[in-house]
Amino acid sequence: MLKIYNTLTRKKELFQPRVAGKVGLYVCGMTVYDYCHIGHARVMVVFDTVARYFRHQGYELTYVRNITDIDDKIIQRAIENGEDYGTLTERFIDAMHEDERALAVLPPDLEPRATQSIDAIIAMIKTLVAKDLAYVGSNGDVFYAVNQFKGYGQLSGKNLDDLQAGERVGVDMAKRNPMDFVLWKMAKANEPAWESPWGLGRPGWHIECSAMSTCCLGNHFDIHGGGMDLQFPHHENEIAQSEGATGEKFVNVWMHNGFVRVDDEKMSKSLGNFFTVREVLQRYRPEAIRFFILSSHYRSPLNYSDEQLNDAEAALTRLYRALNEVKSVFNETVDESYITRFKQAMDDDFNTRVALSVLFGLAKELNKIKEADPHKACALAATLKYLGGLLGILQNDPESHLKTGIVSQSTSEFTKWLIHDDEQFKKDIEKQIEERRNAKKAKDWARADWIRNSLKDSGVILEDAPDGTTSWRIPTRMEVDPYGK
RNA sequence: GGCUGCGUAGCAAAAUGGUUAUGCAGUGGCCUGCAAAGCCAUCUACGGCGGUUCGAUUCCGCCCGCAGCCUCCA
Repeated sequence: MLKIYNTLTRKKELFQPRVAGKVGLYVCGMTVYDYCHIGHARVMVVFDTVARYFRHQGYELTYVRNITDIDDKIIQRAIENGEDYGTLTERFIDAMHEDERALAVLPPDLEPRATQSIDAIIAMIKTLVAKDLAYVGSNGDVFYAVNQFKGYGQLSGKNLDDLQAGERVGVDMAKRNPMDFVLWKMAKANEPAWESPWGLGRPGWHIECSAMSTCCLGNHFDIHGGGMDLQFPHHENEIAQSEGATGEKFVNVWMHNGFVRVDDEKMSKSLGNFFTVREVLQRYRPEAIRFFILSSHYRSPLNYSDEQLNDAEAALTRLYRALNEVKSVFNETVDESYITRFKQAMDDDFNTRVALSVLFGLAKELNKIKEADPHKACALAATLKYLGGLLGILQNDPESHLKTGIVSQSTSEFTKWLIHDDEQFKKDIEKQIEERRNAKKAKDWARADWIRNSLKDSGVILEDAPDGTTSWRIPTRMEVDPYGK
């Protein structure tokens, strides 16, 4: 029985799809004028995990995540760069898809773009004007008349009197009420513009999502998600627009993920304290980023730091180590109790942290019986990999996970990936292992230890198995550089 | 000022009205030529003050501290 925390009611509720077996999910995506940062990555990973779980539970899911490809910041950035705004957005859409693939985020079913939804947007604004919920301001822009919509503030728990509009930002004299927001914006010279009944212009941000979501999922759908900061005014405005225009209930469940923080402050473009996904990927494997995001509850704040990423990598490596050298065969009988506990965790508002702890329980049992009971080990490994897959992790080859890593040369800033496929590198290590084996045979411990230490200095750790064989691995960052430089 | 939410051991992070979270780090042991990994054991907790209760980290109130929203933001 899946329970989801609904921002609208501020309670965990039993999830009941509108239509049995089907789920419509809409998530506010990126405004594409720059690279995705870790905060964006969190939205992608969180809702990807939600989507994977719905599918796994047998729901027929339609997952929609929009792209805002026209807005003030895009126009401004394009001007700064001296390029066409479309070229700019295409570039960052491609980059976003790249980041997404790196983080094992499966593409949404539909990815509508604002610029391709202009007709639907105009149609909705027309309806709102006809219903007197919108008006043309003195500057020609079309505004939503917030006073005309009864439940305004229901999602954010705000009321119009308390909002004290204009306190922080100069009131636009073209509006009737300071809280009114723009639906259609008149174009200035040389700005991208579309024909409309109100003249050449472009859509406001809020109306895009109302139009795109109802277009893709219908007037009334199951779940709408996005970052916490979109609760107000963005999602509040969406409710006003959609319910105002259609007269129907818009969304049953509102899901909001918490922020990524840096030094206890929200990571954001405006504060400039952001790390882009591609920046972090220079230093950490993508799976560590995904693990890091999943290691806290999606509604909690998540503090970004090297230490946290190091931790995530170490934890992930523990799981891969358990998996290593066990053939996981899927048709083995699996221990249902782990699967049950995993599902209980996920059913409780997608508690990925608890779900992960189930994986560690599995890993521990697996480590214990690896030698003694290979058959059961296979079953446990299969279970571990299967549950990891539901979270979008543990799908790599364990050996290549262990033999790949980032080695920091402490004397300089130099860091590099040591790729397991580097044949010369591998050969060299094997040669030294062979040499050490001979030294061990001759009980020349000094020589054997010297080889092991010298390899360690160059970032390779040797492990002797009980049967006399020696394997090697790249240490995690935690082992090399515990304080994260 | 208004409205949300949070405060758990060295770090991170869950659950829970009475019973082991979990990962990393620490300590002791097993294993090992010695290590590493693994296993076993173990030390560090529930911001403060009251209240409800047989019993509260968990419920309620107040206080303190922190974050977010009230402007664009995932």
